[in-house]
Amino acid sequence: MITREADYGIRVLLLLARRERAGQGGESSVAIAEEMDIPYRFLRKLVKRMVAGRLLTSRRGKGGGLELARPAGRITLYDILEIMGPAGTRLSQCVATPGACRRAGTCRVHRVIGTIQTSVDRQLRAANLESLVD
Amino acid sequence: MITREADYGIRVLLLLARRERAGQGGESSVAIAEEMDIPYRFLRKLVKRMVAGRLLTSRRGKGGGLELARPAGRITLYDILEIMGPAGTRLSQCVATPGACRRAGTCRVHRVIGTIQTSVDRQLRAANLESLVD
DNA sequence: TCAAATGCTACCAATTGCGTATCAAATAAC
DNA sequence: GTTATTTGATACGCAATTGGTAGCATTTGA
Repeated sequence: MITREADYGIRVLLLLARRERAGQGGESSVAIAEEMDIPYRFLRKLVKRMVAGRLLTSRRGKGGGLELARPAGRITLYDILEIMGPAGTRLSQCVATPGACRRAGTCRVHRVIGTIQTSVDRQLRAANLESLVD
Repeated sequence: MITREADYGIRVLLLLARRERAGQGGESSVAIAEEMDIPYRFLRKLVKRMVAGRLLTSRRGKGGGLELARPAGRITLYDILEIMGPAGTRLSQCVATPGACRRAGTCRVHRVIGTIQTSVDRQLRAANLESLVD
């Protein structure tokens, strides 16, 4: 399951992508929280994560705020989910952590799940913010 | 994430499918726990769930035990996961629970995730126990 | 110097995951 | 009909995760 934190994250990035496309530049956490109806403190926490994960850049002090760290076309759902909670789109521990399972080589279930996981990842990588902006 | 409980569940069903194919009939929880190295009490709990979910039938008393409720070819990974923890393969609340999200109609993220979820489900439905037995 | 903004750490309640424990009921074999 | 074997039901416990909240430090533009 994609967590609420990850979901908020995606939407915050989308908002910034939209603003960027409109030539409006960055925005502050307070403003974003207000605009998107996300609890300010919670937003601050997840923004920190996205800054650390190099999805966003931040500028402190008056007039500061947040911006996309790179063009919207180069940020995919995969990137975002990988940083905001990779477990959300991992189907199985067995496949996620190589070596977690001794039967990995022979088990057919493992093979099937692995194939599905690969297809999920591929589709998430194909979805970038630019294509998701209205 | 597929939970350990669901994973055990799949493997227990696979064991029974293998025995059935070999014409060996059902087996008791004690024997299965021993054979598969699953904590007995924990196995009992998940077996109960699979009986309630009509994946297994049980017979109490001496000589009793467990059997597949229907032919292995008609039990899919989707069926099993649906009963043993549907959250494990659900990508998003937003898509899993219709009406959980007001933007469901217009949101592009929702659309992308929905498409991926559909493809996951299709692949899980295509994998039945018979095809997974060695 | 002051206000506006992020950085950092820590806390809290509810839920979930992974088991464990206890007793009741059914049933086959003797 | 007693006994051993087997499932049924309920409930408890501990650790990790999720979704927030709170407080203080630091940076920076005006």
